[in-house]
Amino acid sequence: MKDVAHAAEVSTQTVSRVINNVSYVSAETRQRVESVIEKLGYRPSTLARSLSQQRSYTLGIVFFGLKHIGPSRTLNGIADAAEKLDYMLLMKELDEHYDVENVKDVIDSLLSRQVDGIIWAAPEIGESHAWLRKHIDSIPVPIVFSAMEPREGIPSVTTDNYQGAVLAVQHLLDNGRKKIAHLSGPLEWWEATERKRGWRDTLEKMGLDAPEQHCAEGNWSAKSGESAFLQLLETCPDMDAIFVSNDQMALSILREAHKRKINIPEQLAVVGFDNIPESAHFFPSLTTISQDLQLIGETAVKVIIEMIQARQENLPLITQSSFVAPTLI
Amino acid sequence: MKDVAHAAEVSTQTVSRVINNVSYVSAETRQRVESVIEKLGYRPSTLARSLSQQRSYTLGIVFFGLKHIGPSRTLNGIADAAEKLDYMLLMKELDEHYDVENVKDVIDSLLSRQVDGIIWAAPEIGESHAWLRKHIDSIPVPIVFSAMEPREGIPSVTTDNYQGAVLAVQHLLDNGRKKIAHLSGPLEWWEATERKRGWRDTLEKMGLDAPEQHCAEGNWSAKSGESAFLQLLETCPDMDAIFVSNDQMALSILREAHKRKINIPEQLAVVGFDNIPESAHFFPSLTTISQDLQLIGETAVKVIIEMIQARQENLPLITQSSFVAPTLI
DNA sequence: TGCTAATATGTTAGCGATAACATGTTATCG
DNA sequence: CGATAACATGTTATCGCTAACATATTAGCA
Repeated sequence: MKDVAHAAEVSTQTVSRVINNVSYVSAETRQRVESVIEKLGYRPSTLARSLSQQRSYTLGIVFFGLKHIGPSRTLNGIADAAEKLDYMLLMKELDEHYDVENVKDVIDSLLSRQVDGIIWAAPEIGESHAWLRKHIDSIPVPIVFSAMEPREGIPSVTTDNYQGAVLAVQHLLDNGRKKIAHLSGPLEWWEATERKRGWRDTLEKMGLDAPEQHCAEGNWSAKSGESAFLQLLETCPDMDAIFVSNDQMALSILREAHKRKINIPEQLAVVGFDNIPESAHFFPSLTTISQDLQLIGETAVKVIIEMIQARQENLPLITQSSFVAPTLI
Repeated sequence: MKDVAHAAEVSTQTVSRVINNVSYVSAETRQRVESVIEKLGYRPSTLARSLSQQRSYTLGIVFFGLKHIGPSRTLNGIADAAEKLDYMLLMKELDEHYDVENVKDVIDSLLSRQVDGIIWAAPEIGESHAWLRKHIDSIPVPIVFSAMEPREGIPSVTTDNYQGAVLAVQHLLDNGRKKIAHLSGPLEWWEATERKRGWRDTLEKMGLDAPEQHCAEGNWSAKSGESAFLQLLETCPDMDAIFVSNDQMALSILREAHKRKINIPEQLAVVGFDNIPESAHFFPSLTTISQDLQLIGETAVKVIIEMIQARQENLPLITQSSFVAPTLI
């Protein structure tokens, strides 16, 4: 910047004014400075600017399970929205065994790089979120959670998992099913319990039973879906439908059923959750609940940037929890 | 830092020495400083350190098509490796229509944040890479490409796509297939042309024909696979096998074949590419070529960090192209 | 004992920008 | 015509940290 200022025979401050397009600069000077910038190939250092302004136009993104399609869709939405709003993303991926100590480190490491806000897109496992909730006020930048149980005073963006389950089970009931089993995800996941709750409530509202024998628990993987299905065939042999907590497991049920000559959907109707691309192209196609993960990502970015701006202008922060509605496919 | 120095009655330099664990600090002083840090909840600013050291311990990652499973797997590998080596990731996602101007902006924006190196994990489309190749010497940090045609003097990490295709076609030949068609990806993609080249070479080496009528081109999507398959049924009606350039398209062929009562694999053998999770759980399971994308990501990080270190120590940079071998599943 | 090396700490000057204030010049208008 | 506002530019201090050099103390050894 000093070189540019020298060559253009102005002060660095004037160069700053030109590149930021603020305050008054005469057309002539601006022209001169710009051509020097071009000639020297000068690139302003966002880093230095961040230090001086105490603002980095960068968001910290904390992720988990990127190898799964869901999280990577959300990330895609976040990346899209951030790009449009001219923010960069600083990424951290948590590993499988993350705990409170890790959470602390991740937050510190993001803050030490002056992120303006944090999007926490890792699911709630163990104590990690309890810690976050407790310390949220001592973290000097806003945080938005996705994939987390909405709670008073904590901004979050999530699919309405409960509503999705209701849609799924209602659909099965509408089609005359009487005995609807449920294959859930790991019940430490809030999403899994929400979907299970939706399943149970909908059945009970219709005066139907929803006992534990009609449930099995998988770990989201196709493989676990297979064994959970076998288990259900034992504990709930006369079921005529299953609501499965994600598509990967649902697809493996379709496959297993095909092997065992169980007719889908005549003998057994299956509804999944997630709407992964393969669901449509499976034969027979899988009925499923679609969450708009892209939209969740975009919404999270919008929310966090609003919060950042509010804080900047010293406005009161209104924490809002956004639900994104799922649809039946 | 100044506050800490004051409270501990030392200079900021000593605080710096304590947190960086370099040079001499007496045990007593270290202890005192550390307890003050703890008490005040002091967090060193990586940002300021980056500015002062001209080094950020951050890698720039340029991506495309994160919503697809492939790129997100690579990203996962990158994130894992970066985490282990204590680097952070600054992400940019390119949009569908990116061009030379975009590429320039992306590079500038990463450099202005002082990234120590760049991993370019976006496929080669149009002129974008030509520009990069031309300007690579004027970019002050090392760059590693993945998903790109290896070229002299440009470090890259890629699956050996040609070898993968050879594996696939050889497998079909070994099983007695005589007329092997090919459904390629968009031929602007280097990967697509490599796989096609592998298909053709393997056939010709066996004295078999590989004419254009035996080929169709899709755009990687399941939908395009469907229509390309219909086209092949026209132009190459007596084929007994297809080598398909990715699994999404291959799966939609399985599905379409099932509809038309074409027996897989008796009448028509299919081999895909990518080994997406669904391939294993499809019925019948899809034979496919697996690329270890996770490993590609990890390798890319290792390579770039080696280059960064070499540059730091003023050693000569050896640009290396790494191939990651695919396997038949 | 005196000299060198090892240990321990402080001082000063940046890294590359911006904020806040100061200063000078040119319009505008009653 | 002089006062005020709008325009144009420069100066100084600061963001939080580290490199390089300076200085002081202690230890080791011929």
